[in-house]
Amino acid sequence: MDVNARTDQMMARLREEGYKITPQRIAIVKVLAESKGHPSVERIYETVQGVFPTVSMATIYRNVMIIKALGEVLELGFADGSNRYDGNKPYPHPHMICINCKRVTDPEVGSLEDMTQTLSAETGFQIISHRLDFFGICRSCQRKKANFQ
Amino acid sequence: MDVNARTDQMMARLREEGYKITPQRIAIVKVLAESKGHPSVERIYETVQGVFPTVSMATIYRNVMIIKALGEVLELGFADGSNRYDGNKPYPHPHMICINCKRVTDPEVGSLEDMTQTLSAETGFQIISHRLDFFGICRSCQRKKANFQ
DNA sequence: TTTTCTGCAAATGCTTTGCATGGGA
DNA sequence: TCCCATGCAAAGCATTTGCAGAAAA
Repeated sequence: MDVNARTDQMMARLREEGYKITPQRIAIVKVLAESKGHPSVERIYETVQGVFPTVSMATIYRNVMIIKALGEVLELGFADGSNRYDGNKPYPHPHMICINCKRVTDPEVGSLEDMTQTLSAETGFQIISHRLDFFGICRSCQRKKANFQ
Repeated sequence: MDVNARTDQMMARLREEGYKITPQRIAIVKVLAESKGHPSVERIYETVQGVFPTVSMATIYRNVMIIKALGEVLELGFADGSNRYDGNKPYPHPHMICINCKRVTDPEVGSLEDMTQTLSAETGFQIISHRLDFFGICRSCQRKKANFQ
């Protein structure tokens, strides 16, 4: 989905829910609406800081939490606290994570519907959501490594 | 794999690597060798405490880290800090996680080899590992919920 | 005897919260 | 004008680290 359209969509949702439209909030939503980067809180902070130098981490955390509670952003939580966010495709989908540069990309793959169906039928587990991550070395990092050898 | 056999295997590995065999360490390994529960650090602590009342969290954390570094335990990290550990099957495999009781079980499913192959071929990403979690409500919790309605 | 390990307590570092001020509606 | 939102600073909290004594080899 187009970034601007997605931004408008998220802003409309916030307005609907009674949240006020502040410049900081708009800036945060804009960063989240771009899925490509799968930004971290730190990254969102740095980007917003470029426009509002006095913005605080608290504001970033509070807004990301609000938007997440509305289901408008997908949180990819990691145990080391390096969470990443996707506001462009806020529904479960596979990710490829480079363990070297930490880049997160969305591969083009079929969904896991077959496996989900099978699991539900066999175990009686009512599946609500899933998460599938592939860890490895991205093309770019493979090239860089080759240059050192 | 049998729990005792797996315990011996892990202990042997620790000995090989030059680690000393302490009673606390043995107790921790025993808890990890049982995959069924996918225990948390807290759970390991409580269990070991049953035998060594003065054991400290620091000892649990240090030992789990050592065993993890040896690749003898799979860490299922969660952003909220509620990490779970599997020392019986310390390699990537799908998990089913009940969002109600937090129970973690291993479903019987085929691996993701096909998808992994396809992704590697299409994107050039060198896949080293993966993680697949299904979130939902387990049978037991579905029954309990039914009782309240 | 030497070296590692443990338990305690303090430090760390990210995230959350309280509060007074500022800014939307 | 009325609240909600922000920024700052302090509080929280799970995890990690430093250190001295205890235990393994």
